[in-house]
Amino acid sequence: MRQTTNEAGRVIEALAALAHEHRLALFRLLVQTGETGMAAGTIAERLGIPNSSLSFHLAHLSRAGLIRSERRSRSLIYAADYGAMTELVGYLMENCCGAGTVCAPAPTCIIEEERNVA
Amino acid sequence: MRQTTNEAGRVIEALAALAHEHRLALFRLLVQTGETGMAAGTIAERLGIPNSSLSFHLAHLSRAGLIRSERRSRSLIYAADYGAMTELVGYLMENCCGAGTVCAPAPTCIIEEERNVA
DNA sequence: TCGATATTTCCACATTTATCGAATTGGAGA
DNA sequence: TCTCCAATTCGATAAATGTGGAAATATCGA
Repeated sequence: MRQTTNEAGRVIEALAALAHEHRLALFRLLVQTGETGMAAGTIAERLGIPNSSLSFHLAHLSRAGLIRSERRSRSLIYAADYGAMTELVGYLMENCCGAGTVCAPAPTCIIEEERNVA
Repeated sequence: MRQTTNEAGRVIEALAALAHEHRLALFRLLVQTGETGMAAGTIAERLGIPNSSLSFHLAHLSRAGLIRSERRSRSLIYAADYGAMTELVGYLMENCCGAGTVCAPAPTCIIEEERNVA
């Protein structure tokens, strides 16, 4: 059962969001940072881009569903959404090789917490 | 040992190439078609877009290294480059979850021919 | 060589996207 | 409430991207 909102459309949003120098670096930084996440200010410092520019890119990735944010006091902490990343990859590889079947399993990124909980 | 040409740059090219309605549909069509590939004219018909537009998008995906073409008589046959797709996915998921290690293997799309040969 | 077919290139135009300083919003502590 | 601080929104400008008809290029069969 598919979502009402066009899946291809959501995938395109995600790809477009990632197809940019700063946003790709930003997303990978968050992917590698893990669940702890990172404050917007810290990210701006790390990537060396002005706050207003970073904010634009954070909003872009958020809109695409690739990252989530949570307020911690005066800071906004951003973290990668691993589920969205997995979905994206799965969509690209769906039914590949012309066999009518998935010839390689869509990869998942299982974080420590989830491993322990499950 | 990394390539001389910036890996992030190549990944951005690939993502930008995929981040478009027609090109994503086109790439998936080729991914699902397999090694046999498909002629440009057939693709244009399938996707219902003008030849000149399709040609533009084919060139875009080619430049990004996501598809390859081969001339067969008067037709140009296009096919997905599964290796490029695998690389792209691997880059996105590299060192995810903050553990400093790959927490899920980068998926590969192994085609029939290669399976038999190897 | 001539015509038919397959595809690409050219071109002009419209649309979208990125940049970043300045102004603004929202939360925290005195 | 006043002031600081973190982050976002605004706004004007510059740059990149998508579109598709018309013209050009390449291959084949007669």
